[in-house]
Amino acid sequence: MSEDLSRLLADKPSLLQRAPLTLSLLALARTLHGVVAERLLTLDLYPGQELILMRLFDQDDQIQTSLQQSIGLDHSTLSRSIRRMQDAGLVNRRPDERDKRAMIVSLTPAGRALQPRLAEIWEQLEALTVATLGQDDEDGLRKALEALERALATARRKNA
Amino acid sequence: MSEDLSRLLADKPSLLQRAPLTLSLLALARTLHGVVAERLLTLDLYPGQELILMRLFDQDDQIQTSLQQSIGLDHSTLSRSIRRMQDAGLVNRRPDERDKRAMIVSLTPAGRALQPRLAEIWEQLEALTVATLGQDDEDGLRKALEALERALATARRKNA
DNA sequence: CAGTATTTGTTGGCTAGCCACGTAACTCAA
DNA sequence: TTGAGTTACGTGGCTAGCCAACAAATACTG
Repeated sequence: MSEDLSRLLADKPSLLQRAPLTLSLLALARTLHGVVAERLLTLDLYPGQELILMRLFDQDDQIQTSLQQSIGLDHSTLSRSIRRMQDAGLVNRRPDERDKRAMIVSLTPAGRALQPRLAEIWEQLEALTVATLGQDDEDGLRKALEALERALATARRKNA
Repeated sequence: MSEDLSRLLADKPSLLQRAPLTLSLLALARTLHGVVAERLLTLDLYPGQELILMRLFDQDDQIQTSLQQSIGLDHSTLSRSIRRMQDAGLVNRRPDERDKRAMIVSLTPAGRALQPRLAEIWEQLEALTVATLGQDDEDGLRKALEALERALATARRKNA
């Protein structure tokens, strides 16, 4: 083994060398998260809040549980995030008349005003992705990612 | 009122559908993070700590800044994580004799004992990924992910 | 050699996200 | 109707991760 090669390999932990795809995915996930966070910060948003907003853009006046099920985060996470968004003036909350346990979340004008700016960020990210991969690979990659996501989701709570 | 909302929705279709690749990536990242976290918890580890351990498996007695640069997280994040791992008995810290600012991090026997179990988890994840995608797509997907990661990393701190 | 700049690390404060626990309200069956 | 079970939501407590501010030690420069 040449000097250069051993130095290159020494740059990566051996365990990570055995899982190149997992490594790439984790690195990509972290970088993507960073880029998204950076862009959202220009709107005074934090990662995760954009998902709530986009669900409300599609359908306003939703109950927290409805948002929780469509987004998939823990209900306690949503509870706190929505409260912070309320403090920031992006959404309102009012108790449901018919089901007094539930809280109906609705957009304020300030919250709705973020829609075009969020759309712009979202489209920039997608355009960057497509430009990087080329239009041919785009659909295939999306399907591969979705298949992998399903497989991983199935693997949760199984196998110790 | 509902008239305005209807028109808005008609003019601007769901943001969720305008960035399918970005959404797929975010969903995959979240699910993968969940699976990794679940597996690591069986070793009483939290996500991120496994990266520190794997770097130390390859080269013990590293300074925190060295770990920080190879992993890429914020130095304050590393400082706290390493302290928790020290509390858990996985690593030791001692001041560097030559540079009294620096702290040398080293594995304890308990920390080193996690190596085979971490390797098993890592290989299971990679095997699941490969099995899902089929061996044909594996290399192509890895290259696509790496290209995308580089493009996103380049895009950071650019474009407002 | 003295003063400045850089590096190393810690802590405070904010966010997300999870689990566990608790409470109020709703549902349904006996 | 009554009581058990379920559902919706909130809070406490823990983690990761970031930025900002700080202290201490080292490095550099005039």
